Amino acid sequence: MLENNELIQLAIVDDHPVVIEGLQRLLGSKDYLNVAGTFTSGADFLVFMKDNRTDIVLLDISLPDTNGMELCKEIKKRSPGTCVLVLSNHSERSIIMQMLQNGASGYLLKNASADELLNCIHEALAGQITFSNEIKQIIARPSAHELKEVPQLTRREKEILHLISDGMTTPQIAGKLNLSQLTIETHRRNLLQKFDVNNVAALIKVAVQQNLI
Amino acid sequence: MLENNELIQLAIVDDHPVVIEGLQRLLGSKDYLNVAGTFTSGADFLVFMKDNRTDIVLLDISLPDTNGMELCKEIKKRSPGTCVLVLSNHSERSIIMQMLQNGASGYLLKNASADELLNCIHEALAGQITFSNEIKQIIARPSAHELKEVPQLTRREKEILHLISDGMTTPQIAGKLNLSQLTIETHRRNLLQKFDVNNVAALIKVAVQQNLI
DNA sequence: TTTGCACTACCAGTTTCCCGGTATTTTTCC
DNA sequence: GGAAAAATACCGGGAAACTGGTAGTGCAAA
Repeated sequence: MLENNELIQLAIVDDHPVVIEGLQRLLGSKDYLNVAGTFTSGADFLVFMKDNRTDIVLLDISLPDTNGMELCKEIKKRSPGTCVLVLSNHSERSIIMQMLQNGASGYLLKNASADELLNCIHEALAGQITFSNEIKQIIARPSAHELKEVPQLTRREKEILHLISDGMTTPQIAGKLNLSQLTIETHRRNLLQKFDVNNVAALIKVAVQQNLI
Repeated sequence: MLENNELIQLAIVDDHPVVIEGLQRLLGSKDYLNVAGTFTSGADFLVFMKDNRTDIVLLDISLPDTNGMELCKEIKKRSPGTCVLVLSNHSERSIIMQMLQNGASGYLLKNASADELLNCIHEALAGQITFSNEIKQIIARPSAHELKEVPQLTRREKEILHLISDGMTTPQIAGKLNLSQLTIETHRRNLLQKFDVNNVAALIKVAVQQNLI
C-alpha cells in the first residue's frame, strides 16, 4: 500500500523507443507518479526491479529478448506486489486471456486514449482487474472483433455441444438423451461443419472462445 | 441516443420482489432516471417493451417462466437499442460469457455495491461493455474464483496443448515436432491426468476457460 | 555428485471418432 | 395447410484416441 503523498513508481517496458518517449511525455507530467525507468528489454527490467520498487509496469508483449507471457509471470514471481498493465498491439483474445492468467492486472491496446490509460493505471493500482473499452469488447464478443460469424446452433446442437464439452462420449450422450448413437454422430458431424473444424478439440476451443460455452 | 434532460427509462426483471424493491429504493431517488417498470417474469417484460421505450433493463437470469439466456437474446432481437445489464447471483464464468455473447452489455453480481451498479448503468448507456470488479476478477482468473488450482504444465505440455486445441491430430503433431507418435500420446495422457479429465474435449474446455489458451 | 524432473519412447488392445453420404419423420413457422 | 427446418437414423471402414502401464536419457537443481 502506498503511503500518502508517496509517488507511484512506474516503469515502461517496450521495444519501440518512440512508444517509450510518448508515454514518458504523457506520464512524466503527472505529479503523482514517477517514471522510474524505461527499458527495451525484459532482462534489463528484471535487473532494475531487484533494487527498485516498482508499483506498476507498462509492459509490451513483443520484446526482443523475452516472451512477454513468460516475462509477466517472472515479474509477478519476483515481485508479487508489482502491477503489470499490458500495453500491446496484440488484440487476440487468446493472448489477452493468457496474459491475465499469468498475472497481469490489466490490458490495453496501444490505440487506447490517454484518459483510458490513466484510468487503467489507477484501477490497477487500486487492486482491480482493468481493461480498456476495446479489450472489454473483445472479451465479450470476440467474433465481432474477428469479423467472424458465430454459427447459429439449433436447440439440440447446443445441448450436445455442452455435453461433449463436459467430456461425455457419443455412447454416453446417446444414453443420456435416449437417442441412437448414430443420431449423436450426425449432430457431431453437423457441429464440425458449422464451425468449419475437423475435430472436437478445435470445436470446443472455438465454442468456448466465442462464449458459447 | 438520449436527448439532453430526457430521463433514462429503466426496467427491472427479477423473480424476487424484495430485490426489485431494494433496487427501486436505490434507483428511484435518482433524478436522471425513471424506473419505468418492474417485472417478475420475462414474458411480462416482453409485453411491456412493445409499447414502452426501455433504455436499459436490469435482468436476472433465473426467472420462473423463461431462461434468462434466451430472454436476453429475445430482448436484443426485439429492441437492439435496449441495454441489458445482468444482475445475478450466478458467478460461473460460463454463464457470464454466454450472457455477453447473447447481447448483454454488462454483468454484475447481486452483491455489487450501489456505486458499482450506478457506474455500470452509466457505462452501459454510454455504449460500453461493463463489468463489476468481481466479474472482471472472475473473467481474468476463473481458477481463483473456483478455488481450483491451475495445473502446472511443462514447456512441452503447453506446446502440445496448443497444437491439440488447433485441431491437430497426434500423427500431425508428431510430424510437426519430429517426435514419435507414442511420445505425443504420452504427453496427451499426462495432460489428461493433470487436468483430471477423460478426453480432449473436456481438456480443451477447461484449458480455454482457465485462460491457458 | 546425486536426486528428481522433464522428455522421450515403447505397444497391444479397446474404444471412440470421423468420414462418405442418404433418407424419413417431426416440428415449427408463415 | 404447406414448406422448410430440425431431428432422427442408418452403417461400415479406417483412423485416431484412450488405456494399462514400463523404462531409459539428459538436464537442472540442491
